Amino acid sequence: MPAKATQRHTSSAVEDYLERILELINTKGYARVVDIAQRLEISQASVTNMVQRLDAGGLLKYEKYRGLVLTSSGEALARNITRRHQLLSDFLKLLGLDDETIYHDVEGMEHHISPSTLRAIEALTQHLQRQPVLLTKVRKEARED
Amino acid sequence: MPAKATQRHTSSAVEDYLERILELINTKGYARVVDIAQRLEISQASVTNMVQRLDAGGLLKYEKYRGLVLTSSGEALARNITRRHQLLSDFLKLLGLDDETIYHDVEGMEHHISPSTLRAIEALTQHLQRQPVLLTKVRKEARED
DNA sequence: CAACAAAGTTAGTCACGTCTAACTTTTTCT
DNA sequence: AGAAAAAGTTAGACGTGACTAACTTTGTTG
Repeated sequence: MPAKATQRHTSSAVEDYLERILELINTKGYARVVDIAQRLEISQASVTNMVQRLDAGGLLKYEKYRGLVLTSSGEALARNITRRHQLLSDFLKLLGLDDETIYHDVEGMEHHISPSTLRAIEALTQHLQRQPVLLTKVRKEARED
Repeated sequence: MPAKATQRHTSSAVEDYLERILELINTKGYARVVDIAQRLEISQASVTNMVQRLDAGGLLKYEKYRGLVLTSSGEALARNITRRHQLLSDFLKLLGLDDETIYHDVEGMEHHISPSTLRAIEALTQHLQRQPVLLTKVRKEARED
């Protein structure tokens, strides 16, 4: 029996956790509570708490004191979230915004972008990259306004 | 003494309330608790509760059983929020997204867009309106992907 | 003008996601 | 191996913003 394609209603907080966990796994090979807490700038206690809820929700497997692993559905979700984050960052970067603003705005809005909007922004980004003149104007105007 | 330019840390919920309140005032001339509740799809009790907090925060003047009025800072804030909402909607509309998606996404992300990002999107929207060929391609690709 | 309806309010509860303080388990270091 | 440090957990609390149920005030209408 293949993994069921569970339609989830994940909160922004849950998405943030998954995003960081996947990032840690990709860079360090594993995700410890301390590290997750440090990246999200919240307490370890809060992380333990959420990790237990993510386990209950089937997004990861958690063993007390021993660590955690994403389930296949958790990982799939985390990858989508990460991709969405990347596409949005690329788009804002193209518009000439500074890294801090990009990080802040993407962090806030990424949880609210539907697949079709994301597709449109992706396509737009592609085309804009071939429009250096237009981009120059946009960046200039955005700076001056 | 002129009104102080108070730098606020308004939550998404507060922004949603202000947006609806201004909309009601603009269309009906006043904002009643029932109407706010109906537009936001929440209970009247919740609205009463929030209205009292907005009063305490100086964003509106509220008199029990009698109604409410935005203060000048509340109105200024509400106008900014409304403008931001409008600009984001226009941008997504330009990309060919359907009204329901636009409403949903803007409702979610509007609270997280910084002024500089908004300026960039505004400038971009202006220029894209002169690029029908590019827009046609983007819309098509977003549909197909 | 009395009664009924509509609008508004209060009180109490809840879920979410955070926190600190205290405690337990695991790891590291000598 | 034993002590100290680091990591992890639990318990209890809090703010935000929603809810329902019960109540009060205001408005309407015969």
